[in-house]
Amino acid sequence: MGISKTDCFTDRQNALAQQFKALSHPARIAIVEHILRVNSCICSDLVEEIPLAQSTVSLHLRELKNAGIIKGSIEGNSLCYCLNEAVLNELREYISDILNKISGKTECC
Amino acid sequence: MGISKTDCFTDRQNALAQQFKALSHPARIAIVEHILRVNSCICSDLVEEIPLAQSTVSLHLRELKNAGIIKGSIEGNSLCYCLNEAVLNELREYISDILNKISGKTECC
DNA sequence: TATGAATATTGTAATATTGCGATGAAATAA
DNA sequence: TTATTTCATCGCAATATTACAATATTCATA
Repeated sequence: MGISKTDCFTDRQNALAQQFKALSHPARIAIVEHILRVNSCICSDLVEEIPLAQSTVSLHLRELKNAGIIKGSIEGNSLCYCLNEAVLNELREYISDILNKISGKTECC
Repeated sequence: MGISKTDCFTDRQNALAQQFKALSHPARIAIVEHILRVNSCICSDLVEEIPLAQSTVSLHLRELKNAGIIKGSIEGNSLCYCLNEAVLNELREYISDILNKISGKTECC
């Protein structure tokens, strides 16, 4: 059906899925890495960096922002995007927790 | 087009995107959490745990396995799935690296 | 060998995603 | 005021994802 049965899962599971989904496209990985690299977060030189149409880049940015991976603030005429430390930290903690729980156990596969 | 222009990005970016994509659905988050919880990785009581059809669960398991998030080994008649520490570790490191790089910098948004 | 249990695969349908070009909107500069 | 720049949104087309039921496969066991 192409529609996820989100009501079958917890809010937390749905939120995590959405955050990981934001990182599930190479263009969005590239955007994150570019923001990281340029330090200054004056954006959309992104459009020149990434070989996609401006409208497509804009869409990817929106998805990243919806998921909370990046934040954006208006900077006169342009928009300033930067990474959201808090959300990235949550994701790291989530994966860390999983790793901590399995680290003691014997591998079975 | 619905098709990602993967050739525009590095292999690493594409691989990371695929791994995050494996975690980008609440059912797959739920599967990972269930495997984590039951410790023993004798699976597909998963089908009873997760309110989706057996074929759908099977498909999600395949995606997780393709991305390397879980490993599966044949255990007589049934299949034993468990989490793949190595790949989860890579993902944690990737996010950690990002966080390390931004931790010193001044927030701009 | 035949049956059953556990998965995987296939076919089909609905919906989502990806991408582009064109168009809007909003602030700045000329 | 009139460009120009910067971004968002809309409409469209192509492809991918999600889901289920039905069927196939694979192995163990009766």
